[in-house]
Amino acid sequence: MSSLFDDLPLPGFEDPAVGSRRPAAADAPPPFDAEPPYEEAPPYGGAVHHGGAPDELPPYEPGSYEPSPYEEEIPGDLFERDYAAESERDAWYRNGAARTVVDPEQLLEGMNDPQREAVLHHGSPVLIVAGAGSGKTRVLTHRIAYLLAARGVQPGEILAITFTNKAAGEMRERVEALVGPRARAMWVSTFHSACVRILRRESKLLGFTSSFSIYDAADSQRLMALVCRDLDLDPKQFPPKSFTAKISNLKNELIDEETYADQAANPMEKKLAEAYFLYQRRLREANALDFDDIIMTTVNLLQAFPDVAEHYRRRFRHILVDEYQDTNHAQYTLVRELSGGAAAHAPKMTVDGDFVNPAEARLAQIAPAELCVVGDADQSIYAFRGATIRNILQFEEDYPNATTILLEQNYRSTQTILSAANAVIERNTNRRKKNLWTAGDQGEQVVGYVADDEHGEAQFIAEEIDRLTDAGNARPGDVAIFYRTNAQSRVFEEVFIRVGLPYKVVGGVRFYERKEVRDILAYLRVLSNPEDAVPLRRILNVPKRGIGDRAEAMIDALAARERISFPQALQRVDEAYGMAARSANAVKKFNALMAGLRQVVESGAGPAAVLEAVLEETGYLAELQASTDPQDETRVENLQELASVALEYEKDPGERPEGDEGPPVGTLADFLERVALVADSDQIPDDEDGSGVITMMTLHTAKGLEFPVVFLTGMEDGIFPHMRALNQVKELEEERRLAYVGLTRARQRLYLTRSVLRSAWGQPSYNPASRFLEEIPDTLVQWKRTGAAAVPGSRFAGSSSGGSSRGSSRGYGSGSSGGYGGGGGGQGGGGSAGRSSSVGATPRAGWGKSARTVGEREIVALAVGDRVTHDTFGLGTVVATQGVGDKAQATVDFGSSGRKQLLLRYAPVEKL
DNA sequence: AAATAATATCTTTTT
DNA sequence: GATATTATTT
Repeated sequence: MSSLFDDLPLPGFEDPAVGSRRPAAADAPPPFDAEPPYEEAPPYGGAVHHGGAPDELPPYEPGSYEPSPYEEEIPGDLFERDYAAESERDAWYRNGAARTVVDPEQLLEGMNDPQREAVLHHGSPVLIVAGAGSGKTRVLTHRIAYLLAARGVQPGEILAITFTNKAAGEMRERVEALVGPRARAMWVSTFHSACVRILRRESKLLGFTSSFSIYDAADSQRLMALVCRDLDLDPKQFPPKSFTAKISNLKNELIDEETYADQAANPMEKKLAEAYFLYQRRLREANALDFDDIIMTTVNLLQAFPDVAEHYRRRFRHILVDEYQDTNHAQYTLVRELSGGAAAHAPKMTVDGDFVNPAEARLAQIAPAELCVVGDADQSIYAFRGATIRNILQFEEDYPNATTILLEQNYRSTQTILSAANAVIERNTNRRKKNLWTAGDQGEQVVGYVADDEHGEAQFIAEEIDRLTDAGNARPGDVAIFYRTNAQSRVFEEVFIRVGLPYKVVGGVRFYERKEVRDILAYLRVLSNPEDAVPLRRILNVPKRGIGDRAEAMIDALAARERISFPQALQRVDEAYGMAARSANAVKKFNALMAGLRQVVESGAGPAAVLEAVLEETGYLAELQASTDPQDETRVENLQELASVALEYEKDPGERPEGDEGPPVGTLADFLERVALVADSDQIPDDEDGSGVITMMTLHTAKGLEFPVVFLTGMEDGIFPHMRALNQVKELEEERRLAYVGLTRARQRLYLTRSVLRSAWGQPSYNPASRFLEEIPDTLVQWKRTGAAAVPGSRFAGSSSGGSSRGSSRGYGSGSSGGYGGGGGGQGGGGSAGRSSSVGATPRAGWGKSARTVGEREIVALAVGDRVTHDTFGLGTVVATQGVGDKAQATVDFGSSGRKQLLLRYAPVEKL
């Protein structure tokens, strides 16, 4: 197709004519610009309206969808749709006894005028500009409820797009509470989930022969590393990571690999184009899509196949998009394609005024869906992943008939907090002014605090929370701590564990990113999709079974020689040249193992049963259990957790929340899909029972949430705003919006803290106050401790720095020795973190290394129950001892750092 | 080939 | 200071 790549050294692609056992071109996915095969398609039975009111259209009839000709050509559908069952289910939702009668007036109770307008407004595109805390969620849910209850809209006609799965679940629940269970027939989901649903349904059009896998960022990078290796790219000159990032941007701009190949100009871009091309090819071979493909491919699908577009255009008569300011170009286009009616989107016409494509003519006759987007340009914080603020700023130009509704009354925060937030955001240029106001009272002053170091900052916050809870002013669940980067959470954890405050960190090291979890999921993914090379390579030698780098390279060579994929080459080990018999046998054993597991899957076992089989048959679990490495105990626990997730799913796979597209509920593929699409913000603790726990998260995760008490920490130039943003105006403005988001999360109390000294990646550094602090009027802030006393002169930078910080660390330490036992006991599993010595250890770190290389350390005698301190792991308790003399070992429980087996001759431990 | 030691790179933010 | 990759040893 593209001559540019014909002479690339691509394994399996150099010479399609000779000896190829690769599937013939007929099996290849049809290109998106393929001649549409549906020109002769009969006209729709129903009435077609020229720009009539949307309500005049016949309602979507489930099952009325005509499969495209492509679908019939390709046999062997794994996921045949059961249209009869679908109709039945939809009918139940429509006519079911559970239908709740709603009084429309009731929906509007207690709303101000703009809010009412936002709920009621009928017809043309609506842009709701919703300031922070203006009751946006309520307006959205009530608008949907109003559509269903008062305007005769069918739930199946509604598509509501939210930012996270969590938000989608909440919206669904709230609408259901208002209008009853028939609300469940709506699609409420994220962009990604909605697109996956569409793609699943049309997957054969795209050339997928089975269920496709979803690659997350880590998978993409792994694949790109392989691609760059195959292209012989020097990783120094062409880092795979930057390639992945650039390709992600291209996909967000809807630039596919061929388009980009045409525009690539300089050598760097040419290399990128090659990599992009091969990367996409490999994804296709693996039956996989990466995160950005999900959106881009859906857009391509809708544009290339007007009858598919027509189907969804007829189905979704009401489209609502939340957080519109964070949509990227691909998402913008998707909304445009689904809804129709954008100004820039007239179909191609001939000079005579005819439609170039008859299918598009039909499409053009369908009245645009009623589109309602909600957002706040001041809260746009995802430019780094392609979001363009342009989308919301220029909505009125994109959709000429648009009505804009401003929600400016704030129901969340005190006037003081609002004033502070307004003062900060006003520094941004190019923004449409909003007048956010509240009828509430002034509230307390914002509290400022300057700590000596990050431990002091955490200590202050811990004490302050204690004070608030003791005084009955707040419960732990009312409190949130925000920071700019995930790494900043560590100090808070340490201090809170010691003090015994209950907390939960949202985000950070995620469950599904742990090694062992990914390993096992890789097995499941390969079982679900045998052609998926990335997870296959991951597990090939995990647990170790004697298939090393050499063996893998030979399989690679075989794949290149025979022009087959890596998974296929693996099946044909015998043909690999120069493979040692031992390695070949190991591979065969692996193949047999996977074949056996595949039988388990084919016998109809659910995800939990398959997972159990994987854990047992592979010996993965056995290896971990037999291991002497104490970290492996935590791994086993994580796998148990994964197993229980699977079991829970198997017991109650639930119903597919957003309509019913996708692989059958309860299957391995469905399970994997859910795992792939879950987000961190889906784990924010619900504060329903008891007093809850303190929530800690990054500012980004905080979007859309609110808390009575908020601590905004690390308010330092270089931390927040982040160092990389300091020099660029645009980035700085985004940081400022992030600050605005953080400030406006608070309802009653807001704390701003910073630290004079902060250890960043080992080295301590002094950061000046954040510029955002200076932007808040002095009168609004009451400083409990200022930097003046703590600001270091030049004297501070010298030797006194070590002394000073060591001193403060000792202060915490002495507090900890008392608090440790109580904290550990009271908190079941909280254990110690005891990295309290880390500040003290910072100056020591440099010494420590040389001291350790000298290495003549006296062997400490330890007994079970002894308490010890370790340079890295902190406080711990001896659980067991083994060996004597040089070989003496001890197993020590370091609480949150896990259990470690220490060789006492080398381990930097001291008995307490 | 596997276990161990040494080193590089890293840190924004995430669906 | 932690993790992933790479070099070294067994």
